[in-house]
This record gives sequence, structure tokens and C-alpha cells, in this order.
Amino acid sequence: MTAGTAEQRRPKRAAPRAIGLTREAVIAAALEEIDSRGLHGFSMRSLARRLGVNATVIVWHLGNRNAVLAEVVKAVQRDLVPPRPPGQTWQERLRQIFARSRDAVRQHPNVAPLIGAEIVSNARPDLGLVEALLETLCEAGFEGAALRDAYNATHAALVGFTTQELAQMPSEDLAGWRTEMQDHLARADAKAHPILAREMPRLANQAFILRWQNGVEAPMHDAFAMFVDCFVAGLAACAPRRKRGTERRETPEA
Amino acid sequence: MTAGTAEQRRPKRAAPRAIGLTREAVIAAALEEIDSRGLHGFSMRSLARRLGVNATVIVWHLGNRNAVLAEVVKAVQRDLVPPRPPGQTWQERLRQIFARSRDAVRQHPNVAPLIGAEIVSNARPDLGLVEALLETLCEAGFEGAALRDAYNATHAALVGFTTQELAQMPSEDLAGWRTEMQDHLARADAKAHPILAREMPRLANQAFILRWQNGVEAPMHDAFAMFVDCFVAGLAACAPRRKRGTERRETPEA
DNA sequence: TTGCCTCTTGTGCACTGCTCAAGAGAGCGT
DNA sequence: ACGCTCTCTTGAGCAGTGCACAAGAGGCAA
Repeated sequence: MTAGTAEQRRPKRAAPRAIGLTREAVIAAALEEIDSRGLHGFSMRSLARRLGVNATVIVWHLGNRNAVLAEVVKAVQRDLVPPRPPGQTWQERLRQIFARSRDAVRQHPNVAPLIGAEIVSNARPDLGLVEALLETLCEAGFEGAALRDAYNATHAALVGFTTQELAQMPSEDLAGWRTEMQDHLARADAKAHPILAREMPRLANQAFILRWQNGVEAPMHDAFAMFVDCFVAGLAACAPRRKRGTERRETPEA
Repeated sequence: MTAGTAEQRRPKRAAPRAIGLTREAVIAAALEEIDSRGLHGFSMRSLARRLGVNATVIVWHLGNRNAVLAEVVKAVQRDLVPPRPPGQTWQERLRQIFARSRDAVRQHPNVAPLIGAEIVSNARPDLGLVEALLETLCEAGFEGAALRDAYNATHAALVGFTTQELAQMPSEDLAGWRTEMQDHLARADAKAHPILAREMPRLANQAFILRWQNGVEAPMHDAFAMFVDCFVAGLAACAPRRKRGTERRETPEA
């Protein structure tokens, strides 16, 4: 409650007490905590312990556990949209944003589920990303309702792949879970699933559903590349006003 | 521990005690509990309360909270792959699986984050789905490493959109969160985000990042349709061995 | 009868998010 | 110098969590 207003009021007055805990310090520590202990191991108390502080003060500064997480997500997704170089096609622009988005999440893989599966991450969102996507899709020829749908499809693709690539591992009994997973694959019925059986050496631990490590230990670079290729090519094919795909964008002369 | 083996051993012996709780009953009740109370509100104790049973017995039967969730996910994803009608193109097949997958999750939206963002959902996975996707992609012309990548891209698309469409709402202070969200959008800087400002009426609560309801209350049918269109068209464009897209599959003569 | 095996219950531990008083200290008006 | 208010911090406490650990109830076989 008071926490929200405290944000802007900060510089007006020096830290009244010795500790001088700030919003920013809490957010930074929270990100560290999630990076090292995982989302499951993150708690208000553990965060407070890291800061050498009583847990209640975090509630006072941020207001809520969800608020802390929302801020962490925001921090991870900072600077997703770089300045656009001249002459960049909309396809290149889209690929650039896709790549940066994945890179950002890969640096903090434990926050992936927040971004992909909890709407909390939308609190105080980065409208710059929205604008950049809209701009790119306008250039591709979408407008009106189709622009909205293309935006949604693009955003889903932007977040969807990485969220799954970095899906959370089970928090307890990891070793047991892994061997159980491997056993299950080894016992797969080759007659019922002939293609799966044939391709198993290439798929085991390298494909969704068939893996026992997530993208942190077993990244899926090639699959991501193909995913982006497919999606961008599909967008170009679906764009109502067909532009020549490789056409350069007019460089602004100002 | 003993729980895993108890599964097969069940029919060997009648329920020795009055209650006669079964694995299946627990899973069904867990799904009901998640449907009605949400994933956040689901706990071993609340599940036990619903079953009129001590919480420890659930641990005995299933072994773990994660195990319960894994079984729930499996139940939701049952029968994702229908028998394939003759003469169905691979594109049609893919669309069919996409549609069924979304429908299945939409019937139990609260489990969406488990499917999309937690690898727990992969425990004892449905290999039938894997085989169906592989078969379809083979038909599209993918093989070898490209087949693997195409499979991964397809699976990411299959789950990614719906996971986000049905992203979890914040569990507490929902009304306050919604008005805050709307205020934030209303205060958007029209000069910094001109396209966003122009399209706002069409985007508000109908687009990712810009909504205050999730897919349960504000479904995104059109966006999903475009997403699938894009992806399938892109796959066709990326397939190494180009097949004529509308070509009918040879009906097996057996 | 004795023993075992399957299922069920209660208790207890360490932990969680969050609320509610109760301060400690700085700055300000008088 | 006095209190006063406002900002920040602390501790205790509540209802809840997942799970481990006995301990028992009842059926079955020897």
C-alpha cells in the first residue's frame, strides 16, 4: 500500500535508518536468490536472510511476494528491444527480438515459468516490446484485427519455446526421477511407436517429453532456430498485403 | 516407494479397509480440486479433505505431491491423438492435434502451467503423441536431425500458445490488480508508442501483456487460428524435401 | 494362533506468506 | 529543548504447507 508510493518519494529523504534497504536492492537480491536457489527455494524469509534483514521489511517495501516476482520478471526482461539498425527487414527485426528474448531468459532460467505461465509477469509491462512487435508486424502488412492476431501469435511464439525449453525440474529426488525417466524411454514399445524407436538415439534427452534435463543443461539451439524459421516464414506467408520478403526498409532521412 | 508397485498389484486383493481409496480416485479428486480451487489453492490436505481422508494416505498411494500433479497432467492429456481418417494431409493432421490439445487444456485451464512450464508433466509421458507428431513430420519431409528439430519446434508451438493464453491469474487481490492494470494501460505514452495507442481499443484485454483476464474469460480463438496457420505454413516452407502441400496421403490398402 | 502385508490415522517438524503491534531514529515546527 | 510525525525496521504470532515417523486396524496365509 504505502510501498507503491514510497518508490517515487525515495530521493526526497535520506535513509533514515542504518540499513537503508531500497526497492532496487531487494529486487537485485531476489533475482540472485532465484538464480541460485531456484523458484521453488525462493521465499520471503530466505530473501530476507540474504539481505540480513527481517522478512517483514520486504513486505513493507514491495508489498507482496507477487510484487517481488513481478519486479524480478521486469528486471530480466529489461532491454529486450535494441535500437533498430537502418535497412533491417522486418524478418530480421523479428529474429533479433526472438534471439534476445531467449538469451535474456537463458541468463535467468529459473524465472522462465513466471514469464511463460503466470500473468503476474504482466504487471507494469514493457510497452516498448509491444510497440516494437506491432511496428514490425505493420511493416509485414498486417492491420486491424489481423494485426492483433499476428501480435498475439508472435508473442506466444516469443515466449512459448523458451518457457518449455527451460521448464522447471522437479525440486526433490532429482536423480531418482532421471533414472525413472530413462527407464521409461528404454521400455518404450517399438511396435506401437516405430518411428520413435528408430529415432530414439537422436531424440533421447534432446526432445520435449523425452528428456531428463532441461534447457539449462541440454540447450536446444537448433530446434529454436527451426522454430523461428518456421514462424517467420509462416508469418510472411500469412501476411495479407504481400511484401517481397527481402525488401529493405526505407531508411529514415532525418 | 511402495506406491509405485501398488499400482499393478491392486486387483490382486480387495480393499482391506472400509475406505478402499484407490489411485484413480485420488487423481480424479485432485483434478476436481484443481479445477475448482486453482493450482494455488490445491494442497495435499485440501485434497484429503475432499476425499474425507487423512492426508498421509495420499502420500502412501501416490508417493508425492509432484506425483499427484504428474498424474493429473496425464489425465488431462489423455486421448490427444485421435485415429487418423484416410486421406488426411499432414497439415490437416497437425491442425487437428493442435486443436485437440488446446481444447483439452481449456477444459482444465488451471493445469496449464504444469503442462507448459514444469517438466514434471513429462513423467510417464504419452508416447502416442510423440509418435503421431513424428509420423506427421516425416510425411512433411523431415528426417534425421531436421526431424528432431521440427518435432521440438512443433511441440513447443503445441503447448506454448495455450500455456500463455491460460496463464495463471494472481491469486490474491484480483480486483485491485485488474484496475491497476487498466490504469497502467490508460496512462501509456501515446508519443512513445504510437501504434499501440492507435490500436489500443482493439488490443486492450485481447492481447498478451495488455490484458487483465486470461483465456478462461477472454479466449483468443482468432489469434490461435493465426498462430497455427503461421506455424503450419512455415513448416511446409521449411521442409527439406518439398511435398506439394495439398497432396493426399496414400491410403493404406490392408 | 501367529505373523505378515496392506491400508489408514495422528502427531510432529521445519517451513511458508502475511498481519499486527511496537518501536528507533531522523527531521520539523514551536 | 520539546514533542510530533513520518519512514523504516523488528519480533511475535497465525493459519497453513509438504512430508516423515510411529502406530494401529483388519484381512490373509501358515
